[in-house]
Amino acid sequence: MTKQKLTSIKPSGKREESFFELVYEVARQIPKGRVTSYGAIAAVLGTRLSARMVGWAMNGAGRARPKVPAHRVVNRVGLLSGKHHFKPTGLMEKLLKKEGIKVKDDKIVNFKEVFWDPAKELI
DNA sequence: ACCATGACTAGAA
DNA sequence: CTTCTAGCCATGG
Repeated sequence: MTKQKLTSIKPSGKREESFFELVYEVARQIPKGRVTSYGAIAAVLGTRLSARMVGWAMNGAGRARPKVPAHRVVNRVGLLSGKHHFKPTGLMEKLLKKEGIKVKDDKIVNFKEVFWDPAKELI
């Protein structure tokens, strides 16, 4: 973006029930102290291989209302791949630790234990 | 319409 | 174990 587009808050600028809203809705269901992966969310939406779009959708999570716990979404190995996209760098890790999730070297230690699969838990 | 990019993932070498 | 390749599809130039 060469200049800021105040007119379009959303990535597409279209309706709110777009692909992004679906991602936000699933992300909002993540229980406190749990995390999930982009691929897991994508799988629930029907396209497991479109995990990239989930990440891209998270790009707009900051301006989504109500708030979306994007910090609870990491990649498949529990690495905080999106930590650099948070306002204060390190906020993501800080929030996770605050919820009882152990993070070491930008990676979730007990990832398997805190992993939350929306396809099985949400239903 | 075409091309490049991206907070990803699975499989192959 | 690491590194590479291909697939995915919305968005922007």
